[in-house]
Amino acid sequence: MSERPATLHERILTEVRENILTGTWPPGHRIPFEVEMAAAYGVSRMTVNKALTQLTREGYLERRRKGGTVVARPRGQSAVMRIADIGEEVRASGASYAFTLLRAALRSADAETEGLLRGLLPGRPILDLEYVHIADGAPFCHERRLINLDVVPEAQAVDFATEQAGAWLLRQIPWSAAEHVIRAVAPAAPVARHLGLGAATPCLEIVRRTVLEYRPVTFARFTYPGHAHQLIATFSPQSGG
Amino acid sequence: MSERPATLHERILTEVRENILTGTWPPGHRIPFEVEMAAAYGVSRMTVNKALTQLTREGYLERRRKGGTVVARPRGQSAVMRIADIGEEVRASGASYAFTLLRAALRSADAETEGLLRGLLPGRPILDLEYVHIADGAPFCHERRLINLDVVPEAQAVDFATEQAGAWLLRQIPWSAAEHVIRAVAPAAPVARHLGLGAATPCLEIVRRTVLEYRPVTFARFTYPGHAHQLIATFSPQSGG
DNA sequence: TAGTGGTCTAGACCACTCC
DNA sequence: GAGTGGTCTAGACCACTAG
Repeated sequence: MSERPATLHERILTEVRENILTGTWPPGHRIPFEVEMAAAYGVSRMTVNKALTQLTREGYLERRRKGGTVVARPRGQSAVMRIADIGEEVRASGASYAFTLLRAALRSADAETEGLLRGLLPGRPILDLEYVHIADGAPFCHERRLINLDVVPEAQAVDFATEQAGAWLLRQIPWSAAEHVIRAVAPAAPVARHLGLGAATPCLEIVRRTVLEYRPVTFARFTYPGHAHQLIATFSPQSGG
Repeated sequence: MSERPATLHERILTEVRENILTGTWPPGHRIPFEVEMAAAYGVSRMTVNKALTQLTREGYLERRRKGGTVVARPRGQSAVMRIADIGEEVRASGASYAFTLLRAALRSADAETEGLLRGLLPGRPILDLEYVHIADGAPFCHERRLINLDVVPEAQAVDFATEQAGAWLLRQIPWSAAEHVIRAVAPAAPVARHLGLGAATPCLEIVRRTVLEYRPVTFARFTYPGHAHQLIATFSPQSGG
């Protein structure tokens, strides 16, 4: 898929990361020791250490002396990322959490869903879900969710009325990359009704697209009443390539 | 200020980073060569290289063979960070850019401004500014800006009617850390008037607080008409400590 | 206590790029 | 051509921790 880099430690880094991203090495998995990998690749231990240290800094690995190196469980580090699991977010604020599945449909990709879940292949099967999230008994957030069954066929067998889609996906595809688009909108009429809002209430709309190795996994559009929610993001001087 | 780490390469890393953050080594400054630093610290070149490679990955440095290592010019890497310079953002979209200074006042910190610019010392001098940013002749964004003159006393001599505060600060304090809070709001009446909006128009409000070594530098609150603006943020599986 | 990762060295060769 | 960073090695010692 991705070409192999020229340098030894980058090649090791890439291969380990691919094993993590593809799920070959799931969270918790203990990977080979440095000396073993050094022997396997025919390099010095320093070279292996350089690759694994970098992956640790990036959050893929957790290392402990004597205990060895294990694949980390991804946590929603970035503040924006935290919306991955709304239940966790609500409970963290001290409120009770519940959700209601409004609608669930197995469909084929059409013009609308292809526009939302970009890169979808026409006619392929998708799951189309609609949720309301409830904090302390009051509507907290509306969610429209599409799931690409080509990438996650296991989703077809899940009962999303009892299992929240976001939490399930986080367990299933722990390491996918995500893009967020954040806007202020007036809610669409059905959404406003489900949230118990007037049509003029400012809402924060967060669209989250998740990609696994260039294939779209899921689309999620969250609509929050503006007065009930805010995003916080902290940045070091710079934080990315 | 911050305690010195135990390991050699972390100590080098910390000292170089401090030289950058404090402005001792401004953007473009050529720092000592690896062999020079190795001799100065009494360590091997590999140890210096480890520190400088890490700082390069974090974006603080740019390195070129034969050309040496220079302090990088911070670019608004993260999408949210990009709002640091609105003029650049507007022009990048192909529109013309202008701005109007609505108000400028030299004040002492009071209850309101201490709440906005958290960590401000009571009674200390601040600059209180208000802007409207204009894209293609139409109001694009409203900005309320506070500047802590204890940290940036030079700001007192600047004419912020011709020099936009955000751009000036970005040049002056290139490497400060920032926190963003993002909300959807109905605009306050004066803001709505300046933007030519109805009071019910959903707006995206972005509050940006900038900190330099635990001291608050500036507070900026940007209000965008929701239909005119969105934030985009991309996240690798994880992206921070 | 034994085994793992964390760190460091002294040297080496190479690739790139400025002069 | 000369000088810089990029990479790699073979070995070493240490700190931590699981058993």
